[in-house]
Amino acid sequence: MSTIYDIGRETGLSPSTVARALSGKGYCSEEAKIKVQKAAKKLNYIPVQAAKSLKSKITKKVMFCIPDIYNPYYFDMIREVNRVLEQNGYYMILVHTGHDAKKELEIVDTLKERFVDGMIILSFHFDDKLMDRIRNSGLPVVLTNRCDSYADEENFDCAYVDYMKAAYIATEYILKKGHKKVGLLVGDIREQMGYERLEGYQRALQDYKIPYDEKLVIYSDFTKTGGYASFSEYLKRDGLGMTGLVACNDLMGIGCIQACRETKIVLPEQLSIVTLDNTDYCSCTYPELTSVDMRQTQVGQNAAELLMERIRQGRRYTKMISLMPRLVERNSVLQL
Amino acid sequence: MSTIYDIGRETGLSPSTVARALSGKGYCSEEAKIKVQKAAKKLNYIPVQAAKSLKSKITKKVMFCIPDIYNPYYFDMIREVNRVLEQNGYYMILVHTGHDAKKELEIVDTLKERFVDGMIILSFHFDDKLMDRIRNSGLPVVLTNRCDSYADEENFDCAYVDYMKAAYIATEYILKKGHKKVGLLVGDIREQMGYERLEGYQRALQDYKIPYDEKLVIYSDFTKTGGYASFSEYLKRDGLGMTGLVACNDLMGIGCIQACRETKIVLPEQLSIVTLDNTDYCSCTYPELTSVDMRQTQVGQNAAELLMERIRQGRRYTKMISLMPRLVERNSVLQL
DNA sequence: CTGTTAGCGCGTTCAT
DNA sequence: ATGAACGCGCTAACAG
Repeated sequence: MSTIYDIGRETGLSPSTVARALSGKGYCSEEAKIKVQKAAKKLNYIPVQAAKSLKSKITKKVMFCIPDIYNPYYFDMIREVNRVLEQNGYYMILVHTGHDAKKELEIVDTLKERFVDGMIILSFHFDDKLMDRIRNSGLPVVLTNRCDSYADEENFDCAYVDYMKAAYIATEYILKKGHKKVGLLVGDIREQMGYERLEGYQRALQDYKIPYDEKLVIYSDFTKTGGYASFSEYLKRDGLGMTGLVACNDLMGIGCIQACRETKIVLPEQLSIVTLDNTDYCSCTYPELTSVDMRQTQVGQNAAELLMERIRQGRRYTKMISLMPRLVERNSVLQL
Repeated sequence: MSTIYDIGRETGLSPSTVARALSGKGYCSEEAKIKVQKAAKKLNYIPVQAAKSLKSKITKKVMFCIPDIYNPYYFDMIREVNRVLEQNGYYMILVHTGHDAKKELEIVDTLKERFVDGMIILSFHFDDKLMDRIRNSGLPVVLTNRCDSYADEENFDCAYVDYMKAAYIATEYILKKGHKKVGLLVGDIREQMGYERLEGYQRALQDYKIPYDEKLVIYSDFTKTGGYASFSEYLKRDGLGMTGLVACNDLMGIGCIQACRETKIVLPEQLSIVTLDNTDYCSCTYPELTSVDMRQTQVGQNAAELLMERIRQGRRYTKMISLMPRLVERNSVLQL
């Protein structure tokens, strides 16, 4: 571990000349520069980040905060955020909150410690309180949720996919295939993730003049075992009662496939399924799942780019990037 | 953004008293402590990390370096490393190398910048050169590979699973089910990941007196599409020619299932499959894959704990933790 | 118990 | 072009 002082001693120059030689900023003779560079190499000099940060206020680190590290949905985003940051010479600190609103507040508050230069956060609890803390942090923050209500703010951006539209597209697709009795397998509808999807489903039914039947809406919890349990129970209680199903994420869709297999319901002949998320799991099941891609990769990329624009180019105004979900056809839907 | 100087001005105390009041270290009257705490709250004081780090040499960050962020195999490790670090008040910086040996060297070299307190690294290119750099970094490093040859070193530990044994267990299991013709679907055998698995397969055959037949060893690349392509090609060329197969990871196993489905080979009746890795994908396929759990979670946990012992408790001697893989039975193997 | 002082290592300003 | 001096914000040793 050597410092610019060591190099100074080695070359007979002052530390400040060494600093200038190394940074290339300020006056410095060619001769000195060469001497310094040689000595730096010889002493194996590497600047200590903490000292740089203390002076420059730049940490070269960004925090990426996701609700749940156990959900494969976020993997693509993680990868892509990581890729873009790396391209920009930045490191990613990954944290997760377990969907806990209190923990989100805590994490946002850590921004004040200034150990990162900004943050990308995916939360389902955006409210005045959280936004206040974000505003107060004084650092650029990118949200990967829709949050129109705060669009007048200055220090944050959004990159998100329209959940409502995704559910609409899934429902519409299955309706267009001739299905009349189409159910919904959804998680907690008190969270944005849930209620926006329910709404998309309802709107599609409405637009296609299919009456909404609340008996066809099955509540679960966005997990595989949850999906399996809820759908099994539904089958036991009400029988199949539908020819098509929109599962609000892949995991629940897979749980549903397992429930059907146990009950000898043949897919897609007796039941067509469309899921939301289009994770890699969709092409591992049988039948392979037709699914709506939520643009995780693009959300991650755009979020990271927005943040880099703020940090590196000093952009000051707010950008909201809305991305359109896209249906990927596989083999889980039957044309009636 | 306020500092201890601001608090000093507010309370009429000196910055050092403020520091002592806040840290609880050193003498400080109750009265002063209370005044300081009040002022700190009022001024919304949060210590700046860079300044702390510069002085204390502690960053509260650890780097986790994996070869490939696109392989789901690593996600359990990421989760668990993250969990343990968080428990210890540490943050995880996630980086990946794309299996590039040169990049691994670069990343190890960044340790000298002292922006983390240690590192967990999973590499398949451990050699003198890399070990030299690790040694030179002066920071604790935990390897998540077997690497006996360097066991005399001082500044690193290992937590790993025995790949050879995993392949052995998989092969043994399928042999015990009465299969005589058992193939292997493997990736690049120049890397540790490949050759150790090949070796485990061979040893099991030997122990069970089954002659090794190189025609039954199919080379691929550890991806789903690769597994699909290689196995399809094999089928076209040689026909099935086996009743059991050990796929060296889940992704290739899934590719194999798809190839069989296309060729109307019925699983597990015509072909039994055991995979290595036991990722979540195993319970999404049909039939569900019997697979060898590589203890990713435990490797992650132990690696993180080893590192924390070094960093927080100052342990100085080397520990090598070897974990045993464990077979998880599902429905992809037929008893003959 | 408190305040003064002196770094941590780097960057920047100001004389020279 | 170079060096001296100072500040970033916190910590710790020392003197009082």
